Amino acid sequence: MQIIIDIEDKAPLFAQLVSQIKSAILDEKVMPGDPLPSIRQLATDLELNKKTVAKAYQLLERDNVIQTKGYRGTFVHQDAIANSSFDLSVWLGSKIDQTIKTLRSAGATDSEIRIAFANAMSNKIKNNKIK
Amino acid sequence: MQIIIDIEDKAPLFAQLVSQIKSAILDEKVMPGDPLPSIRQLATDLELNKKTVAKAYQLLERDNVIQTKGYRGTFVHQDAIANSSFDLSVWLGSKIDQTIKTLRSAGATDSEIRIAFANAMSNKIKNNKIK
DNA sequence: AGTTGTACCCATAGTGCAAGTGGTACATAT
DNA sequence: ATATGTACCACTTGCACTATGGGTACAACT
Repeated sequence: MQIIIDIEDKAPLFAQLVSQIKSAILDEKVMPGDPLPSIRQLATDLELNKKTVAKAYQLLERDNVIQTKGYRGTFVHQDAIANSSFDLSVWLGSKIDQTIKTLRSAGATDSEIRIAFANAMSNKIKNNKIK
Repeated sequence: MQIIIDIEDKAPLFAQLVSQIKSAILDEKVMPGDPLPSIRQLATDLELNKKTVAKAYQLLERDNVIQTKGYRGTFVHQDAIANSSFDLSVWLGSKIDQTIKTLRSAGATDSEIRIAFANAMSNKIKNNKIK
């Protein structure tokens, strides 16, 4: 698996990592069950901070593209191929687009929408407290 | 109509103006059809920038609380009393809260939601272009 | 001439957040 | 000992947005 990171790229480093690993899986350059380099290893090889690599790995694991097994290392998930073609951000985008469109046609200013959004996001403390 | 602006207040100046004018209407200190001071006049009296006052007036007009008639001045809207008690931002808040909650339970990170939101907001150019 | 709302220009201060870097530390295993 | 993923802490850089200000200008009307 060949991974190339472009620091000049406008895309965040962790995002480049995510998409390249997904690509490698879709191109069958790595197969489900295959081991992936450790976070520290990859960070050293690509000259990245290990937290940047860890962030990419966490996103990939959340999407069931990879599977971390603690001290035993990280492996390509069994359903990696299917899950690599699904992009949560696309779904997110359309969902949000739809909501924004509704609010705007209700007469809301972009500025107002932004403020209401910021409020909603910081209210997570209140919502989580219910648990 | 007595308007007092508190620069020390954490609330934005234009927001203070909006709520105070609404209050004056709800308290029937000004009646529908009554003229309001001009933007420049009010800005001078309250020692505010005329753009700040204009912003407040624009919001009030959008909500049908006041009515601007160009060179003829600004007046209290006929339905001002009813419209003064409706706050769009509350409606906005619940609408957005609902959407955020959905996205979060779909597994989206707050960070991802923010980015998707920022994208959706800046895509307005594309959407308006369709017109 | 003077006034109305409005629409531009540019500028400032403050806030909030993303992204990345650095270091240290931990439990769990080989 | 050495390696794994993970979890903290603090920090810098850069960007985007809000709120506010100062100025100039316009068409339409009195």
